[in-house]
Amino acid sequence: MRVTQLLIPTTKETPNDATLMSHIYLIRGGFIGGVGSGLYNFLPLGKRVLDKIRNVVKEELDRAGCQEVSLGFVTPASLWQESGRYEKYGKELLRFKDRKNNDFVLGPTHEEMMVNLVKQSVKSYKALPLNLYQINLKFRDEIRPRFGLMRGREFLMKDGYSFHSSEADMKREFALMEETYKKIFTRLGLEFRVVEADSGAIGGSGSKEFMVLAQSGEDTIAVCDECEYGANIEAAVRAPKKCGVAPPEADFAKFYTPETTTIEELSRFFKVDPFYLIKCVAKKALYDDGVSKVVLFALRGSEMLQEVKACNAVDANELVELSEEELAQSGLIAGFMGPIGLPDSIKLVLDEMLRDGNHLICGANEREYHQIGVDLSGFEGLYKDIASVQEGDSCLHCGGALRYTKGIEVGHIFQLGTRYSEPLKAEYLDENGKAKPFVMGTYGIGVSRLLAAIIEQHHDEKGCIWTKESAPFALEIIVSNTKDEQQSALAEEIYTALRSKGVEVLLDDRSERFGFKMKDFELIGVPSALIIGKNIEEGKVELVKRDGLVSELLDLSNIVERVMERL
RNA sequence: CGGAGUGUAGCGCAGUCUGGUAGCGUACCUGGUUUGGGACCAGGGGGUCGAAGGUUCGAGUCCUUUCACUCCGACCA
Repeated sequence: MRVTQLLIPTTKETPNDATLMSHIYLIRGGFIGGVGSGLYNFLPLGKRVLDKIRNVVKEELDRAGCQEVSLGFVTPASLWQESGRYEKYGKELLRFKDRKNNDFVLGPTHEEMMVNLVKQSVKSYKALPLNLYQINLKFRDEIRPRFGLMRGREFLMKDGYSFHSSEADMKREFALMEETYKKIFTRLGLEFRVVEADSGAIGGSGSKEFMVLAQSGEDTIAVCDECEYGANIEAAVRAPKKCGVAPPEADFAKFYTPETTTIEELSRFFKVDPFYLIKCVAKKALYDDGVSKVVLFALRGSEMLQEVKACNAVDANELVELSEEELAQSGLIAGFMGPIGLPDSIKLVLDEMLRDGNHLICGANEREYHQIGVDLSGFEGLYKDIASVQEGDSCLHCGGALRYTKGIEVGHIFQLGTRYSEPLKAEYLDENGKAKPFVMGTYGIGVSRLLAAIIEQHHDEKGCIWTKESAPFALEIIVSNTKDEQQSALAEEIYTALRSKGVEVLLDDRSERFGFKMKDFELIGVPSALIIGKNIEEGKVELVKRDGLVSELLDLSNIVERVMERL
């Protein structure tokens, strides 16, 4: 393609709202253009990259025996009501009505649609297993869209669904998908890590995320340096924790503690390690049909509440902050809350670390008072892991130290089981003619997010550096001075020859100055540039690698072969 | 959802306090010079000033309403 014929609106100016490098370069390089909050147009260059990524995804999936389909974008709400997710999914689900006043949703993911499709066409165990996928637009009405393609509202996603007649076969496919995903991300030139994850609104168990390692990542992951363990902070576990400091021995008693409302103040007041304090966090748990419940989460003062774990512990759709009034109404006193003597209306969840804990101090549920010498041995209650893994905690598997790192979630695979097939009554007949629900798995890849992820990992201060399999073109030919007929003619000749060999070449034939064209090349990030300019006098042209900007002079004899060897 | 802010040419902004001809940079078009690191000269096109209503002889500017977008927070008890 010729630059003079392509729409590549590059700019020097950085968009005002862009903070991430991927966002800045994708817009400045003319790959994408913003249309609204979290909405982007893909321009020719962006579309080419998207297609490249899409092809890698498709090739590897097809090789693994998956089949591509394309499902309707607009989904009847009835399917979502049947699965129970119409309520559960929350505000991110865009709901609307058609002219006949029927309810619809814009699919944020397509479990319901795919189950419905398979339910209609698969009746026998003989047709199983089956792995169907699509690469299509999704819409999620994000709370706060930002970071360009990283967290848009409309995005391109590959979503796959597998159907099996047994748990074991589903697990086999799950492992196959893990391997397939690794191949995909490796081909795209990404440095990534597979981590254990929370299943969130999709449901199911045993899910894994594929994290592209980048400082700008929105997810925090805990990784072990000694072994392979890695997990999203929302799902990370650790070895049991002990405290090196001796516990404060005291008899059970109420103690006057004026103006000590924080763990820090309390620790100072009693000169006690926060490990022996009970931190209480009150939240409002939201359920279907507008039902809500006040929940008190209790954990050791040294720990932090992990909200996703907490949300799962009470099986809620969402946890929200309590307002001052709600807190007062529920009978709780900020700063002096404790698990003992709670009003009946409040649900209590205790962290596993508190089980049979002794020599503890907690709020007395009375202003200015704390309980000391609290002994929870045999204390009945709901114990769950609701604490966040912290840096320096020990790995459950090998005892090594865990540390945090940041990642961009580009893939997520789930073992669903019968989470959708049962409520949607998607069944097949087994060998004995008995109806059974499909055992399912589901697998996603954020295709448009991958564009951003690649740039986050591969850029410099001048622009994008696309990896081999994601680059919009393999080579850019830059004519230094288009008015120079010798240069232009040679460029045309090499351009045509390379194209006939199937090389994807971009020819910058604009009558701009040399510097201008170089800046655009550096911004756009095509892996190599062939510069046809002054060196032509000595029978040479210059090949520049975008990564590192190292250049090499090439002799004009057999130039096509020489260039192809170096791509 | 809470807090803060911004809407004026494709993009980035000034003008608003103190009402009186719609501006600047960049990008774009035409002509010319220039051609190995975002060049220069001359000329030119482009605006429902986010929207609606109000005050006024007169509103980008003042008042009311509304919409959109952006930033920060949502780990404290």
